[in-house]
Amino acid sequence: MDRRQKKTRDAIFAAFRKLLERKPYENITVQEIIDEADIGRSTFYAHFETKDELLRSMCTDIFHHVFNQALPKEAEEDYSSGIRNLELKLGHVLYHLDEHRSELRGILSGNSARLFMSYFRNYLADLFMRYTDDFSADVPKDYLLNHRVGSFAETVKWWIAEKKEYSPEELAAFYIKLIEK
Amino acid sequence: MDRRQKKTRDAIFAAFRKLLERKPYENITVQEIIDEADIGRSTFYAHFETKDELLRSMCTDIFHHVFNQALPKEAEEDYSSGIRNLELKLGHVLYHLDEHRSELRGILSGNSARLFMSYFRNYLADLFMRYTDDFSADVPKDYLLNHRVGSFAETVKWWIAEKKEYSPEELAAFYIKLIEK
DNA sequence: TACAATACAAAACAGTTTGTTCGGTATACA
DNA sequence: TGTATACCGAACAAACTGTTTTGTATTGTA
Repeated sequence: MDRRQKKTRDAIFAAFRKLLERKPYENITVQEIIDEADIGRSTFYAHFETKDELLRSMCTDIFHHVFNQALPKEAEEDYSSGIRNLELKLGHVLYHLDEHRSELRGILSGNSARLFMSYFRNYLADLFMRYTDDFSADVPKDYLLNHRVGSFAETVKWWIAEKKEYSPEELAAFYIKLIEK
Repeated sequence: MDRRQKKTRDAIFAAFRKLLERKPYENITVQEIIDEADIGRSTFYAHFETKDELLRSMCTDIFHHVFNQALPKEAEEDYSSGIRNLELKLGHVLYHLDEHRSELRGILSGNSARLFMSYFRNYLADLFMRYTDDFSADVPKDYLLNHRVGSFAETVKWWIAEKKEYSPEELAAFYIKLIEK
């Protein structure tokens, strides 16, 4: 990749992150990003078609980071003790999400949370599918999955917005306590 | 209220509802509402300062309807059997929400769900506070509340978006099953 | 019935923001 | 060194918002 490209791309991301610390996504204009990154207008649009695509890219980066670090390879997987294992994995995910706290505040406040959440829930759905072994017949499978994924995603949102700080392990434990019967 | 005012107000709401059946809130422009309602531009802005305020009004209407019909007066309240009573109330809420299905689809799809959800969760928080009697010390109270309210709100979103239709009672039962230990 | 208040229509307006285009300049890479 | 290409900056059209103004129609009331 051309050195110049990488430089401006980084500048855009940095500017975006900086702005996200101050205000929610939807209140940020492309022009502000351009000014903050100190690049030409046409340059921005050469890299990203829209502001949403920039957000998408940032989300992809974050998830790639979070879920690659947090989850073991398929091969070395241990499915044995379902829920206990799930708690562990969720802890890891939370641990890595915590590193993006400042950006996530801006992404998750305001109306724009949806894009992030929708990505996030896809990853989570995978995770929960693998570690859920108590599909009971009492409740439709897809509802159960939706409930767990949704409430965990909400848990994260609450955690990020919260001033009082719980550790990733604590939060995972809280969540599991409300899930297991 | 002036007969003319009521007429245009109704026209605006009707147009808004009609558009919401076809597309998500954020893709609807003020101009479209104006055209659909067949009123003058200035007339719209005489009634509502912004599109968001129109949405707010509609939400208020819906909630007033839903929670007034669905919930008994304070006086005749029966707090006795916590969770069983909660299930009943949630069933009622769902029953009345169902009557607004077509609008809710447009309100809950897309990025704009936040405004509705934030209102909704306020009402729900009240409800859950009253009927929750199993605050355990294992988990922070505000987290427990957030988890229950959040996951029920998500349940509703799922239910509204779903093609397969469950009855209000069924859905309430599903939800309670996942909540109670 | 006549009058005063006010709700409405229509059109023009300024202000934002977006996304595109284009000619010229600077930088990277081979 | 040279060629490709990434960048700059300015100008542009387009969409949408919210305001203002002027004139008309309708309402509730004296």
